Amino acid sequence: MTNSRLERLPSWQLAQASARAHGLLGERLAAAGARRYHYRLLAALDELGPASQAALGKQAVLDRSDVAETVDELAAAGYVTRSPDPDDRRRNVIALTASGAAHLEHLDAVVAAVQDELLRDLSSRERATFVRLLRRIG
Amino acid sequence: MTNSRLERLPSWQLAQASARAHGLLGERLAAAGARRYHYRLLAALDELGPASQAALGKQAVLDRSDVAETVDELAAAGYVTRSPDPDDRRRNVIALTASGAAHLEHLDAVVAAVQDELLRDLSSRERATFVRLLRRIG
DNA sequence: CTCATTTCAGTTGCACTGAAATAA
DNA sequence: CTTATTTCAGTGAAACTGAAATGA
Repeated sequence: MTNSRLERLPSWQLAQASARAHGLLGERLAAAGARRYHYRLLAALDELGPASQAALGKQAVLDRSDVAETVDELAAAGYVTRSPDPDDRRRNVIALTASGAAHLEHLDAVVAAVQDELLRDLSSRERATFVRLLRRIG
Repeated sequence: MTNSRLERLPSWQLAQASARAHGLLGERLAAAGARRYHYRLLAALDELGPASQAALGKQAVLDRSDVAETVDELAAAGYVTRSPDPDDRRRNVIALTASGAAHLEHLDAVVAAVQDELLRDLSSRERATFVRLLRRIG
């Protein structure tokens, strides 16, 4: 039965499409040695430059706790450095390393490929329409 | 900065819209005394008639473990009955009670209202386009 | 023997909360 | 004093896994 109540609900279709995107992205990032939070934090760092964890959390839409843990992981991998901020000793300054910048460049390509795969059945016109409608819903 | 990498990704937009739908639906169902799984299982039951937990899980897209737990809850509330299947003693037969059918009718209205609220900014033409594109992605 | 069904305990990734420590 | 930042431990819902018990 492909015509259940569930499958006719826009909210269900939305959840299905989102789950597919989520799964695909997680898979491809994992194959590149990263988790979703890693990409979001590295991208935020690239956009802001060296920044406090609080600022990064805002930019990457990550909770303070998750920022702390993700920075731990990225620092252990040598992709970022964490040092005390001399101007405000409550803060850490997180900075991208050269290796982190290279890693991010790779992840950007992976993420772009996932978008293409996700939208592969839509024309570029349809893609634009879809994203426009999505924005008006979200 | 509203133009972060993240916010330009279709997969991110999709996740945001889906999260909004998810939150809205959960909220409204909770206000009606139900959880998402309750609605999905009751709707499946209405579509199949009395059925085994395995069949319900397939229809409602619920894991066997979650079906077992959800049936526990719905049976405790008097919305469904669980009885051994005389034709196959491995199975339980789950059936909707009158009270369960009334509850489902209410939840159907709640869920429909959520769809309307979710799509409130789109014309009916746009809604059709959106759902069609979603199907081609999911 | 195998396969299907149900139950139970446990796991995983994600998002978040509360409280403490530190310092502006 | 209050507020901001970071850290840590823990919570909660969602989705799933493995193993055992039962029986087709």
